[in-house]
Amino acid sequence: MAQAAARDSGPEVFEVFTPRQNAVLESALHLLVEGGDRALTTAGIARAANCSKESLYKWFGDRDGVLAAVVGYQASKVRVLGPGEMPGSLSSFRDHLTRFADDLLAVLSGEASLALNRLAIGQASRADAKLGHLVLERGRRMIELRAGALLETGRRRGFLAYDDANEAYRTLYGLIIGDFHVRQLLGDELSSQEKDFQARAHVAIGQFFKLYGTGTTAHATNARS
Amino acid sequence: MAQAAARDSGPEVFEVFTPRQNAVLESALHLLVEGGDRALTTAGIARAANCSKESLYKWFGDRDGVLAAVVGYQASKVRVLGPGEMPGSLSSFRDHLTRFADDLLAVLSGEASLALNRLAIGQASRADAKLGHLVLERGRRMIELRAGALLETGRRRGFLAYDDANEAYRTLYGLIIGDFHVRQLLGDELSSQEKDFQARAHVAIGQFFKLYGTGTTAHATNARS
DNA sequence: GCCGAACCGTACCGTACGGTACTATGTAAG
DNA sequence: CTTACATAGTACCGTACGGTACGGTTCGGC
Repeated sequence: MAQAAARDSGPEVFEVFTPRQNAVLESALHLLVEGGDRALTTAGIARAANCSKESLYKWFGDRDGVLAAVVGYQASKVRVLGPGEMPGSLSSFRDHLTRFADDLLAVLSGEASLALNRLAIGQASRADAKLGHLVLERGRRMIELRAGALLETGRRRGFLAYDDANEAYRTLYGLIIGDFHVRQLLGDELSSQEKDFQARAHVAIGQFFKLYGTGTTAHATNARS
Repeated sequence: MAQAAARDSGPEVFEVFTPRQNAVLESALHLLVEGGDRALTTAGIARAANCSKESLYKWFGDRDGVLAAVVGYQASKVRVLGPGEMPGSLSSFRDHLTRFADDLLAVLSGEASLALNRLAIGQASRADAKLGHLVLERGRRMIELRAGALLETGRRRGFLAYDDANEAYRTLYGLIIGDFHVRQLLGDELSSQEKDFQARAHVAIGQFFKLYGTGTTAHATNARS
């Protein structure tokens, strides 16, 4: 997102909000999570946050500005978890990937994530999907970055083999998520078995290695449950 | 999945509408596709369809009834493409699977499908997601049925090996769709390369066979364009 | 102590939309 | 011709919401 400035006309400086404004956004997010977009009225936000509507309009411009700010606020809470210690051994690399898968499942299944995605998708039909692109930039892009760095490390270490990084990422994502995301967005409840993200992450990474792993020191088990 | 009838309590009769009502629903769908849920007002539908609001309420109960009817109407347009001739050879089976993948990509990328999914997802936060469950039942379930039948055929013929049919389906879906669906729901535009559904279907099915195929008569390359 | 800025709470306005009522028109049965 | 019914078109109502205006209060600077 740092390079958004290159594409957008304006300077696209990331506005950072005052603590008070963050508190307001937090309660707005709460409202959204438990009430859906219908609950996210300007009066409702003001009431829930003990602030005046006038302040809302002063800070965020209009209702859409508030929605965009909520998206930005939630995204800012998710630390992107920098490169950190890059794994050196194959099993360590596998663990990293599995942990990534587990994290991804947990994040996308979170109430806040679901609520914001529902909001953005619901508005994506009109108004050129400003919120949708914001979510894509602030959410998906971050995931893609982390996954991309992981995959590239794996390839340089000789654990993975692929030509098209995008395709490899796409495959990884598909194996991990499947139709979970859309089903949850549509309101489907996951079965208790499906809620075992670790098991699912393990299976998905096993499949991914079967597709893109170099055979080196096969790390035997696959723990197919 | 074939036992849906056994699980539902009610008779679950699919209401079929009169031609006039279908015409109204068609124009409502048009309205939705090009204007989003905001354009789908009762007055708007009545105007677009040259009918009275009173008739709308008489036929569909209330606005939510109209929305549900639109979902049902669109679903009724998609023929589920019965078992047909089940493939006997491996290459024919592969073709069937690839065609399924291609169809799935095309259907989910369709304007009507996207608009309805956006509508259902946008409402999924409140009201117990009635529309969302409707979409899942009428849309996803149909896909699952077709895929399940295909997979089972493949397993009986000895082309595939899997224990958990659900997991196999999930994997197949994930390999085909990846994050395409959510991205499009959020308003992202596909690159021209990404719009080559046949190529994508081909890759996905190749990957699927690498994971679940029995090695039999490896069918080496797959030069079917 | 005084001033101005920020802000809360509330009242207010215009509009848009869901839902209902009423009239007019066409149509098929008797 | 008359009656009953279905439906188009329009007018109407209540409400909810986005957005604005204003009075009252707190607080930091001087």
